[in-house]
Amino acid sequence: MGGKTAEKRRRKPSQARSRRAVASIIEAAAQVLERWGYQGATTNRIAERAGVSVGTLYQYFNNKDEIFNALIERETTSFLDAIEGSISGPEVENRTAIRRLLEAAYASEQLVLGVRQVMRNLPSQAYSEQNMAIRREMHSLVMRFLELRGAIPELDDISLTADVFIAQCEGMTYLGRISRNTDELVDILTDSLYRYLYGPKG
Amino acid sequence: MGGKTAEKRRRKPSQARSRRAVASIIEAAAQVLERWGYQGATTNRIAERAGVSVGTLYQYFNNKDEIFNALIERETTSFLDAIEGSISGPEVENRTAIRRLLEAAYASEQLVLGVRQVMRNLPSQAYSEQNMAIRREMHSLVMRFLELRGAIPELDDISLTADVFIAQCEGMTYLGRISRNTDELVDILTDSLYRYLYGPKG
DNA sequence: TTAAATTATGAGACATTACTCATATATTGG
DNA sequence: CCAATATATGAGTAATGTCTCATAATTTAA
Repeated sequence: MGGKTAEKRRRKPSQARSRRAVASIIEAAAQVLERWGYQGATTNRIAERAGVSVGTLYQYFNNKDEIFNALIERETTSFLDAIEGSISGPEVENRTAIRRLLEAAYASEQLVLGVRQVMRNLPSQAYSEQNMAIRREMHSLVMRFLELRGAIPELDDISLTADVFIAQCEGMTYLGRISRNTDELVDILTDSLYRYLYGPKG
Repeated sequence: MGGKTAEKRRRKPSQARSRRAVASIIEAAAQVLERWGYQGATTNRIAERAGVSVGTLYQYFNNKDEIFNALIERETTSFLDAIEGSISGPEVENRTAIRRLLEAAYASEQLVLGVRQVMRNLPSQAYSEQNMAIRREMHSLVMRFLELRGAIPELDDISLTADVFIAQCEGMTYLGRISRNTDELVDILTDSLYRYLYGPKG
């Protein structure tokens, strides 16, 4: 994920202390964002929450958006790792594999919700790039899953099938945001997807 | 949708001229939002785009958020109308009805995308209320649809079924945002939903 | 121990923005 | 035509937010 964002003349943390500072700034950004929304996520507030001064903050980030970019990077990585893990797990039957993938997608999406929101508020250029990168990665992961698990022949367009699969995950995320038993939702979508992938006889 | 937002001491447009002004301010808000994002949607910019002065703007709105509330009201109404229309349309078979509902949901969701974004940036209280109102309305509309069209008996929890249905719409909206043939997507989801609602023998 | 390098600080310069108000213009009703 | 009423204006104000910089504290390495 090539961060083209021209990181200009900023100090690069070399001591442990400063590396800790950077990490806590990013974490603070996440928390402040969660609590105050994008509007209320001011640099002063983030610095305060991180337990450092604004000066320190600007020693490692050129501007506010760069902090959020770092946060996005962090969350994106953890999101894709979770998906990856659920796919390349131990050998289980197809239905269980689908379930795991859904669970991973759901849990991670929940985490990333706030971040997605930030992305939408970023300069559109950066948003598009980051978002597309995530989508491409997710798409190729799901495609690999489908190839490994060979669905019914009628679904010859694996790429499209992957899109549908991802859409279902998104839909579930939406459902999760309203008050429902998560397990129930996962059950239902697992069924729905299983039938979609392996036919009605499943 | 009872606008509890205390509209304080603002002039109420009585002449045609001022009613036009108010309308063009709301429209300008939508456009500026689309072009500049929430950050860039300043009152000055909105006023300029609307072809009025900031003073005029503040003659009819107490603050920035009230403009966006008005915009949300406008878009919400048009969204729900579209759904409503697709449900209470002429008598057609179930599959076609599903398709129409999906198409309406998709088209309208596309329209509302920008507005949804605004809502997320509003003070959380207002956001939750507005958003929940939309969801309740949408939910009850879909439930009515399901009751009318009697799905398979196994799906005894109509409320939950409605949730799943809506989730699928959301998923499709997501898909629509990436480059795909919309018709193809609607086809696929119509199939998927039809099978879900009326069983594999469909 | 100490000089050099790195890191931390926070008051305040500078820019931006929501919103006001005194004044000017337009419309209406008689 | 003339009040009276409604509407429009936009420079200016106050509040807030981003980011800097001179200075202080800490760490490193010899």
